[in-house]
Amino acid sequence: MTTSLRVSRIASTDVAIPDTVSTSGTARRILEQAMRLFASSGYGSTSIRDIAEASGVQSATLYAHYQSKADILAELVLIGHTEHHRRLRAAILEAGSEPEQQLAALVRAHVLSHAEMSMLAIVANSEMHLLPDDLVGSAAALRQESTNMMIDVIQRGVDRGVFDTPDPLLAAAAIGGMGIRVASWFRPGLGWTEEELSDAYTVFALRIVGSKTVPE
Amino acid sequence: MTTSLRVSRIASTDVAIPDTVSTSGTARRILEQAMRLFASSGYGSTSIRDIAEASGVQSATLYAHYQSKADILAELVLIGHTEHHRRLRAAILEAGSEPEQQLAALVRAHVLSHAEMSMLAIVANSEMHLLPDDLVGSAAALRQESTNMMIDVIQRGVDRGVFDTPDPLLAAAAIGGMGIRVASWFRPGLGWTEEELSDAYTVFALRIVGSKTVPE
DNA sequence: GTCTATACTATGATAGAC
DNA sequence: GTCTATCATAGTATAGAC
Repeated sequence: MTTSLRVSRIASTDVAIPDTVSTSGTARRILEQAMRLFASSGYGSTSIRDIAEASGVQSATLYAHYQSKADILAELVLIGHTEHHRRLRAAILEAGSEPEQQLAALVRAHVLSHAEMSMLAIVANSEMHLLPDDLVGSAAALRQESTNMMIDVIQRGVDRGVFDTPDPLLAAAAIGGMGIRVASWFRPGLGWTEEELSDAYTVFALRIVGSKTVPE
Repeated sequence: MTTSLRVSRIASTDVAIPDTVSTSGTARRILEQAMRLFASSGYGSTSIRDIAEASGVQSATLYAHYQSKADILAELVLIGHTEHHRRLRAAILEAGSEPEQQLAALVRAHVLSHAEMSMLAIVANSEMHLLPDDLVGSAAALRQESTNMMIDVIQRGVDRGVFDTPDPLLAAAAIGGMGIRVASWFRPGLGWTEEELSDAYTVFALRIVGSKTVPE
């Protein structure tokens, strides 16, 4: 058996952008193609002309829709963080009051977000640091809020005695990290559906925090 | 209280390169500064002139030491993967024959590797995909071997009945992922030593695989 | 090995016609 | 909104003196 050793930073080829994004026409195509190119080649190695060619327009046309290359990245990073945060927030609102339910809902939303919109997640996570300070603000705030949601739920479970872990911050870092990484390797057809994946990771998370009641 | 929202992709500022790398003098300085710049700004956004200036030489001098910008990245990626693989291999050799001991040793080495050499890990993991095919080969093979080590140990624990998890591949992905992510956020002075960090992650890993004997 | 100088190409962005 | 044409700069890499 031969295994390909070609290294990509993302397994998925799906250029999914959330339905909540109303951008359409050329601007939409630019966004999608920039996302695809940023994910595969990186922001710094992707030129305005690359994006234009992939979008089927001349490079000058890009500037009728976005002020600069950095602005395109900024919009993608904001879309990614907004959608991720929206999903976590919705999940916790529907989860009931038990810490186990809340953590399960958060992890499910976190993992599904990274599995269903891998490309957007890769760009939002891996290229965000290249944005100039003035373009990064809102996304960074959303990111911090999402992290806090996870920490708070774990802390509450520990306080109530239903979780058993000495350091909620470390548990949150581990759970967050394993979910973020999903965007790099997951794609449909590997043998798991998105549901099976998120169910498995939910069990992992509940085990990490030492939950007394872990589903199987 | 005010929290800075500035986003960096790496918390550590330590330009550590493994002792096993014998490169010295100007070539060493080039390697270190390229690593620092690739980690903070990305390969595509770092120019030959940036690396030269940071290394205290003219840009033409770089070519007396490396054939191209891609060759500098290739060397860093190979160093990173070689050191990581070396540590995992050493860990498992010293671990005894029990799956719990072996998994603990692997996770400890994996996490310490990403905590002690964060910058190298970020470059090796995040920029590897930018290498042309002919420069990526050995590193990709080492990566696959490291992954297999983790999977094999978990599978063996399941087969022996000391681990309880339905899918060793998913468990390995989760454990590997949470460790890789450490390189992004960990730095000395946050409140955990590298030892405390790796101990905590070892417990997480043993919990993830459903080990019957988890240390506390 | 390191420098100065430079070739050649690619880059982000703008001007102005349609 | 989209095009052609273009500017100004920055990019990788090389030549040749010391």
